[in-house]
Parts: sequence; C-alpha cells; structure tokens
Amino acid sequence: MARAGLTAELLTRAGAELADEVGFDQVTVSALARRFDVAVASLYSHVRNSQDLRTRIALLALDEMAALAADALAGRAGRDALTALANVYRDYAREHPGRYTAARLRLDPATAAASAGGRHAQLTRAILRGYDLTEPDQTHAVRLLGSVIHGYISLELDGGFGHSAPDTAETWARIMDALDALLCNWPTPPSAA
Amino acid sequence: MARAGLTAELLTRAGAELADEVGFDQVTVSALARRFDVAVASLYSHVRNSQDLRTRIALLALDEMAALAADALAGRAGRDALTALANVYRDYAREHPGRYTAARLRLDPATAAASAGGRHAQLTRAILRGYDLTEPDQTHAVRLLGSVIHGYISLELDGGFGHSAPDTAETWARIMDALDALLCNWPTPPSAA
DNA sequence: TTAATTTGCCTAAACCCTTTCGGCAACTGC
DNA sequence: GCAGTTGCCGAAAGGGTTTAGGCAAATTAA
Repeated sequence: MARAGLTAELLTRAGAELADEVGFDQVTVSALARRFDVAVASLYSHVRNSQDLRTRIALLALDEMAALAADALAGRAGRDALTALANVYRDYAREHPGRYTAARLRLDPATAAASAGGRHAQLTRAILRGYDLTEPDQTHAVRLLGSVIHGYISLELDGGFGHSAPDTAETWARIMDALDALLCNWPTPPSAA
Repeated sequence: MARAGLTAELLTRAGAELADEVGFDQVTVSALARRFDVAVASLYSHVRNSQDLRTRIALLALDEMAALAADALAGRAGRDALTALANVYRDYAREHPGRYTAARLRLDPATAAASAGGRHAQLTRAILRGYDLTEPDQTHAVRLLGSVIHGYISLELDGGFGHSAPDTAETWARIMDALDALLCNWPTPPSAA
C-alpha cells in the first residue's frame, strides 16, 4: 500500500488547521489520523504522543505570531507600535482561534525557553522604548500589556462580552488610548491614594 | 448495600475540590465516582453528563467569587475598592485554581444569564462610581478592568511570568496603581496621538 | 539489478473515560 | 407489611491513547 508521506511538520500544520476548525481541545491523534485517512498508530512514528502534538502546535503558533509581530513593528514607534502589536495578536486570534488557544498552552520550562516566547517579550519591550520607562517599571509595564492584551482577547474569544453595546471594536480602540496615556504618564512607585 | 447519599450539590462540591487538586480539565465523572467509591454509572442519576458536571462547578465558582467580591466591596470606594475586588479574584485563583479555571468555562447563553456572571459585572460597575465616568466610557472601563485582572491572573496562574525579577507581587501592586491613575484620568474619546 | 537495511504504516490489544439500559435493592408512604 | 419510587450497580457499546510486533515500501549497497 502506498505511503502517506507523513512528517512531524505536516502533522503539526494539519493539527493547527484542525484546531482552528474545531477548537484546540478537540485536536486529537485520532482526528488527525482520520484527516489523513491513515491508521491512528501511524502517527506515533512522527509524534511522541498527544501532548507532544499539542506542544508542537503551540510552538508553531508562537512562532507565527512572533513573525507577524516583528513585521508589524518594523518602522513604528510609540502609540502606533502599541496598537500595531496589539492588533497582530487580536487579528491572529480571530483568524486562528485554535492556534491562539494553543499558544497559551503551558509549556515545560525547557520547551518554553526554546520557544518564541522570549521573542514576544522582547517585542513588547521594544515598544516601551518609545516611552520613558526605566528598568523595574519596564518589566511591570510589559506584564501589564501582556495581561490586558491577552486578557481582552480571551474574553472576546469566548464570548465574555456578549453582544452588548457598545461594540467591542470601540472598546478595543479606547483601551489602546488608555494604555498609551498610561505609558506616557506612568505613575511613580509610592502612589498616594 | 448501603446507599452513598449522593446529590447533585454534593457531587458539585466534591468536583470543585477535585478540580483544585488535580486541575479542572482532569475533573471526570470517573474520577469523581472513584472518590465516592461508587460505580461510575451511579453519578448519572444526579448529573446529566460530564459537561453538566463541569457547568455546575463553574456556576459554583462564579457564585462563590461573587459573594466574596460583594463582601470585600462593602464600605469601600475608589482605589481601595478597586484593589479589594482585584485581590478577591487573585486570592481565589490561588486558593482554588481549579474552580477559577472552571469559572472561565464558556456557558451557553441561557445558563450564563442565570449565573452570577451579571453580579460580577455589577460589582465592577459599582467600583467605577468612585471615579468620574459616564456611560459609554463606563462600559469600556468595565471591560478593561476585566481584561487586566483576568488576564493577569491567567498569566500568573500558568506560570507565564516565570520566576524572573521583579516579583509578581510588586507588579500586581503597580498595576493597581496604574489602573487607579487611569480611571482618575480617563482619556477622552478622540485621543490625539 | 538485486540484496540488505531502514523506515513507515498497519493490525491487534490493553486501558481509560463516557453514556445508556435494565435490574435489583433500599428507602418512602400508606 | 406492601406498593411505588428512587438510587446504585453490572454490562456493554463507542471513542481516544498508547504500545508491540509485523509486513511492505523506500533507500542504500553491492
């Protein structure tokens, strides 16, 4: 019988597509085997196990997002850069909800260190160069930006905002305004209430 | 043979504990049956199915958090109320990671409407009374607060910040400062860049 | 070109989780 | 004590995971 020509990369890409179509948690070795019209056991020559498959998809998504983000940031600074980066994540989450969810998978330390995760932090830091923040605050700001952006996207992605007015596009724009204003005028440490 | 005295409520509470111990996605009808030393099929008289069980746990968590939040907000206003509310969520997530994850489960519209979800939005709105925000902006601010708080907690919960310096407690405090400052000086709609 | 080796895919089987069905035992009210 | 209801159980079917062992196709060598 003819061979199917499977490889880990091929399976990972197909897994990513499957994730976008049916949700990341529905990505299963069995479903993937069906998609290639191949026996389930065949996949285990290319992928260690189900977890390994999911991890590969996560790494793919992190990589893709990092590339898009780097691209979007080229030649931009300040508020412009901030919205560009945030939009990259938001657009990616909308076009590839399964991949986006995958990217949020918890990775073991070694894998995480080898992932594109660091690049994301680096890119966020790059944005802050356009604002006037020194070191301890810069890290706080990086974390804040990560929290807002990913928090917002998660809520929007699983319908947390409902279909209520005003629409989410408007809120998103206002949040960008708010973050920009905040970074321009970052409150100093001992903030009296 | 003696009966085990199962009820939907009992199973839900035990399921919540199980979630905190082994993770929400490891909460399974089988695991719960084992915990009660009972046959798996027995649970199906009290709970429609696995999804139903998970939903009940989510509703329990939402309820518990709403009660804690209402309590924490009593007699507080402004920055004080803001940090109190945020801390309720954060502390709850740390003490009950499984329940917290459950609370983020996507509910179908009817169930969501009957859940404590609305109370959470109401409580967040209550905080904004201490600041000077009128209606469209108030909703934007509610969404921003939800995004930051839940975004931050999610990242912290699954180790997104690593163990790097400065520590996360410090970042959390600074984020509270930042949000307070932001709400005190919310940028008006057409923000010139 | 054929022989030896490697590689890829398959069948089979064990294990776990889900869900339904039918039965029997234990409570409930009378 | 008896009927009726309720609660728990065994069995079975269906799907996902993973391993082991085997045969065939590709690859390399002779």
